[in-house]
Amino acid sequence: MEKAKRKEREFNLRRAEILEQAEKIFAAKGFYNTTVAEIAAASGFAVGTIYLFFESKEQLYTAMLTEKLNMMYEGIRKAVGQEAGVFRKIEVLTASNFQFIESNAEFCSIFVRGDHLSLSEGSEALRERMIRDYADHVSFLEEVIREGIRTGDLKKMDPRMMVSALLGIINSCSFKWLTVAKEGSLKTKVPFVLDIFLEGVRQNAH
Amino acid sequence: MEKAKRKEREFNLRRAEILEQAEKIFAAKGFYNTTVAEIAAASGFAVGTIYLFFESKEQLYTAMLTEKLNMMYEGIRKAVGQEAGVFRKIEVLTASNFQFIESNAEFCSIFVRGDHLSLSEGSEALRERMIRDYADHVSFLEEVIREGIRTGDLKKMDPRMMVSALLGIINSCSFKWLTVAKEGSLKTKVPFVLDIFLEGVRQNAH
Amino acid sequence: MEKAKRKEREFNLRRAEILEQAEKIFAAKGFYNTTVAEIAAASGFAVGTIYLFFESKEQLYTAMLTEKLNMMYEGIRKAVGQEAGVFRKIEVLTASNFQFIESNAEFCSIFVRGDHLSLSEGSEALRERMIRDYADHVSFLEEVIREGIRTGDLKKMDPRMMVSALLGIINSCSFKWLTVAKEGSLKTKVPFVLDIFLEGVRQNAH
Amino acid sequence: MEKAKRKEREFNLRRAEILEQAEKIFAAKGFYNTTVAEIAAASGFAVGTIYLFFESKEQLYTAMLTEKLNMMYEGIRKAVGQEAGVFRKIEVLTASNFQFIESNAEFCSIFVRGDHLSLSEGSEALRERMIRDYADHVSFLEEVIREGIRTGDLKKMDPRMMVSALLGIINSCSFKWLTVAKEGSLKTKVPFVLDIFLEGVRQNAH
DNA sequence: GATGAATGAGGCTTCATTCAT
DNA sequence: TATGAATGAAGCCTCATTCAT
Repeated sequence: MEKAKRKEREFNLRRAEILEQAEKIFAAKGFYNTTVAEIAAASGFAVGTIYLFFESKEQLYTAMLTEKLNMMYEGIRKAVGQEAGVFRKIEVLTASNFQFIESNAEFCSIFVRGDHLSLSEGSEALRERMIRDYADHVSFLEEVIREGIRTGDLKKMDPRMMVSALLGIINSCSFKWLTVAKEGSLKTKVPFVLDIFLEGVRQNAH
Repeated sequence: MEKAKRKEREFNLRRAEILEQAEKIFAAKGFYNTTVAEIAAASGFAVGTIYLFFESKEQLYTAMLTEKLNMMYEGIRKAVGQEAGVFRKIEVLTASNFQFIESNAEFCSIFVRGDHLSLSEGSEALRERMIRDYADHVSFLEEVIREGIRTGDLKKMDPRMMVSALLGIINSCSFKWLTVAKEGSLKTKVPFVLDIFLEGVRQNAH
Repeated sequence: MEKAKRKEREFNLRRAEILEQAEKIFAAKGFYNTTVAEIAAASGFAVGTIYLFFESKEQLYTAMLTEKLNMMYEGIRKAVGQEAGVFRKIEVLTASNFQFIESNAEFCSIFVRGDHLSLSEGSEALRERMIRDYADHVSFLEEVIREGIRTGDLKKMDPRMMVSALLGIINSCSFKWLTVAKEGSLKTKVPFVLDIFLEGVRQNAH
Repeated sequence: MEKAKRKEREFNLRRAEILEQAEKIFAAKGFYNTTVAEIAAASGFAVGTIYLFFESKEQLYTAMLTEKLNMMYEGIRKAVGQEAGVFRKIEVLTASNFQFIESNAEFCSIFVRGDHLSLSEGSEALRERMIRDYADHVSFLEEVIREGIRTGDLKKMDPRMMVSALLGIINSCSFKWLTVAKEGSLKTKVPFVLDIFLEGVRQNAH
């Protein structure tokens, strides 16, 4: 069945087109100020057609969010996996996180706006999936840190906390870049992040 | 005019009551899933009365947000101002930030839900005010850091970035506490935050 | 509280006005071909106002139906209660049933159209109430028949069945009058109904 | 043209299959809560294919209704035609009416639900055909009654009214059986129907 | 001042029908 | 001939806001 395959490919193309347009509009106006009609118009379909691909506006929104985030998670994991040594791993993790944010600034501004997850009661399942995905990602990073402790490269501290701190620093920089000014590349901040995270800010007396 | 004063005091009391109730409901259900009627019912006023105190639902929301945040900013600044020495200042800053979050967990969950700022087009002014308030707070913290550099206690790095990193770590811990589990006090994390921020996580060979 | 009373009276007046207009339109076009907007326009209110009086289109429909039917039931029971003797009671029952149908031909044509009860899944409760009301009415009539049997005026047959038969004859006549032609008064058929129900159609040999 | 014939036969088979499935779904959910897509799925055709057999959802519905009803009418007429004597004819008419209802309870529940005829404005023609079919049936029964009067078996009353009464009694019993409880066979009620219709319910003094 | 009934624009979603393949 | 993806009109309902009392 060649035909079935082509059908499926076409279906996915259309679906992706809708997601792409939806992303732009959601990013610009937020979930509640975006109408399904707008998304339909932007992606060149009729309103009803949107519902052939997504059950509801909310499901469309969540699909866009989770798929994009998983793309980011996956990119980071793959990049980190190819490196050896905690320090290199942490560096690459930071760099690829920044990379994703630069390449998807529009998408990321959704998080700056922040209406992710302020959805209605009905979509607990979808919400939980997002949280689970995030938790999985954190677990992965924890393992990286744990390994660094085992090899004696990192101090013996609670790895959960260390991951929290690292992601906090990364997010804080990203947030600033997204909101205040996008001039310059985020990537130039990598050494700085590593420096603070690894060495701290205290001036050591000598 | 004694009377005018009492009037004003009454006015402020009522206004505060509305804000207090609104905070609870917004925190629980998000901006878009909260109706003005609900807020009115909760605060014991008629719907129309709400509009004697606030121009619109959005303005009510923003007022609540900015006033509460400024309370936090102010608390932190005051606490920090009373201390001497960068390290003490940073410690107190972290502690009072955590303190506020613990005491206002419900309010803070608004940020976890995240619909702050995903407001409609019309309210640029309000949004900007929030951003400006935040920027002011960051400036204050920057000054603290700068002073630490001047005294030789902190490394010579970009103070903006250092503030970013510190706030990132604090926020990350707060976020985790708010979402994952509220067991235990956030304040126990203060030493950890300081340790990472000041000393980093690298195990120093000796 | 004089005011509260007047408020309630006003509320009921408006509610009745909506019901009255809704009845006409539902009768003319059926439940599914009638829009809430039409009802609103006909009764001189805004769409939203309709929802101050009724939870949903369906609930409005059911309210209209049950209230009107109960009016009929009550009218019949009262009329029957004032008479003595089964035969008089049956006569009056038939007559007042016809009376109601003549006076409410428009309403009754709803049953000819027939979309009562073909409502969505959600309104089981409302549907059941209608059935219960009907059952109550049948019970009342059964008691009348039972009494007639006890006094020896009627044959010893299953009273349920006798009520069924009587109502069947009445309904059949009503249906014909409503659909085929409304010329002449339904009431002229009373003697005929009684004759068939009481004496049957067989020509007795003598 | 052998081929043309087979084609036609095939066409009718498919059409019948659609009608059969449609009947089940309409009976279960009513006209407005049934979608063409459901009927298509149930009968194993594509949505578009349904429209090769029926002009519209409404026409499909009406076709199903009229064809099934005509089946009933025909069955009754055939059965009645084979009998001699009014009383036998009336008995057989009642019995075969009940027979049809028992065998087609699902279909008949459409009438209990009641959305027959509450169709949109456009289908006057279809509606009228149903009414005409019913009128034809009534005419046939009238002739039976008239004959009974002629032979002196029945009283000299308006035959239309007598038919109305008989059908009223039959329908009333059927309705009760369909709604309240399907336990036991409807056919056991035949003698009762005949008894009331022929002899009435009055206890004759002697 | 305070009220809360009334408003009506606008959103999401459904589904009968069509038509290119 | 058969398909089923695409359409888009239309319906129900919500809720921020107003204004007569």
